[in-house]
Amino acid sequence: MPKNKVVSLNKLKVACKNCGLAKLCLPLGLDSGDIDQLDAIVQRNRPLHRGSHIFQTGDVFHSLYVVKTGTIKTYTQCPNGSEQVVGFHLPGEVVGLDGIECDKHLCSAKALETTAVCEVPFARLEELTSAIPGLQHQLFRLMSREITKETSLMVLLGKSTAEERLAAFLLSLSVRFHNRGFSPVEFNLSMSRQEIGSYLGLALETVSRLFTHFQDEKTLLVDRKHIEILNMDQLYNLLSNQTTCLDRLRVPN
Amino acid sequence: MPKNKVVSLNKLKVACKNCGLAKLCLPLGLDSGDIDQLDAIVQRNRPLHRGSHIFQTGDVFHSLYVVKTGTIKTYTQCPNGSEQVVGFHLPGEVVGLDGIECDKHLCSAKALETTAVCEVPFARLEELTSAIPGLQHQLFRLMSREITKETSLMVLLGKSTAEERLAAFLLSLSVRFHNRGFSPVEFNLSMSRQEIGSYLGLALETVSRLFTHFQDEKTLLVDRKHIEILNMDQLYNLLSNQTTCLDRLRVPN
DNA sequence: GCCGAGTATTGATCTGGATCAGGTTTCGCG
DNA sequence: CGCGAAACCTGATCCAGATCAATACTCGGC
Repeated sequence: MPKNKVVSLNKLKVACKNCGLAKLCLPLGLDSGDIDQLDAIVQRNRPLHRGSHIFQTGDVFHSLYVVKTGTIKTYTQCPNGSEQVVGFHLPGEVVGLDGIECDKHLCSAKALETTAVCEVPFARLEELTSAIPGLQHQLFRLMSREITKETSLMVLLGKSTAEERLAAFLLSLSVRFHNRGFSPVEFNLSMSRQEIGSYLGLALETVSRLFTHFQDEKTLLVDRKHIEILNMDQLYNLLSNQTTCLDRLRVPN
Repeated sequence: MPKNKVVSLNKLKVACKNCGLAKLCLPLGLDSGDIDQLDAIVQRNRPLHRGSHIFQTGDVFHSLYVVKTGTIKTYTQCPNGSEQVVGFHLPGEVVGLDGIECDKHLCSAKALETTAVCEVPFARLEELTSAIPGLQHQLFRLMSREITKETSLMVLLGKSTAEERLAAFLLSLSVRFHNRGFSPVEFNLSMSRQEIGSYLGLALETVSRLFTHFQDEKTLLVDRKHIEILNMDQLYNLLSNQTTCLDRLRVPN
């Protein structure tokens, strides 16, 4: 269906000011003129196929990337070959912040499905952030958010049971889908059980068993990668004696 | 000894350009004039006593804090009362970056010993970073470093054994002390076994047993809070099948 | 439409580290 | 200096989740 293709390509080229993700992204809080300036430095390349990389460990850092559609997984490689997932990035989320410190990427980023990203050359972004205080502030905010997100995950990995980890993971996805205009109770996982396990510090068998368990309890309806949350409160209850991150996980009504 | 007190107070008031920590801190890469501008907004208050807070969860965010001497612990409180340590901050390290995102601190920061900090009001810092590109870049770098540090810890908490975690913790301290001009093989821990355990996702009993174990193996010499590393290679070997963070843990010779 | 490799489920067993429990050392403080 | 509360160490037990193993499903490619 070539017509379909053209439509989706046009969507990819949408300017920041017309982009539905703008309120989650760098333009948040900017006026129209400032957004145009930002827009001028953003590069919108063709979508990545499933499995292809944005960058790999050791690559020279020169840009940040914002997911536009699809999902990006970031991961590191252990000397013994096994990989460790360090993040899943949904539309509107920034990838590549790890590279700023030493001008080299310290992890790899690959597409879990067909994925479009906006590339933001960092040197040019820094010029703009100097000139546009609101943009600078927003970038600081995004980086701060990254820090707090990772802190929450650290706490989760340090203290929680397998059940709590998976509940937190599903709620995090639910909230993020909701913020992006999708259903918070029904969605598709773009990652494998293996990858979820790696991210949560669990064996893939444990993840699989937990899905079965949640299904038995009527908390979830699981059909392979398709998830339906039947009992949201049940998931929240599992996190009720968890740390502060909870408020940020709650779907606003 | 009042004379001693005066001397140490004077030390605390040292300007950024005369501060031994400048190369680890915000002034890195700035010229003398720029440092003076930064210096002008830094507030140097009296040292904190052991146990007193810089800020607590929920406090309004208005400043970043750089540790000058001593140690700061950041932590969150679980609903059930138990606390979870999320970081230990040595001289030259920044505390409070978590607060930028929502103008509120999401964790608490308390002194583990008598500790001096430089307070940097964030609104004024943002004005300066707009005007001084090098300062802006350095702040981005510090935030990026915070992100990669937390990523490493996540990987550690997700995948490693208790022995590997403690080895990584000790090596991290060793490198950081070394970078600050102290011995990388002999130092005092300012935190309790309990706090180390909380940070590493282990029970305090496990931490205690591991210290004994490392001592039996002649890897460490432990006398309460005093640690001497007898066999550095042994510690590195424990992390040899760990992810990339290793190079950043290695003490340069 | 079928084949084969990846992916997921389910069961059986094993173990690292949590938890519980006791005793000892350290240290702040009156 | 001595008292009490922390902090620490050590031993015994237990269990959540890893690991091993076997089977079932799915889906992309020819």
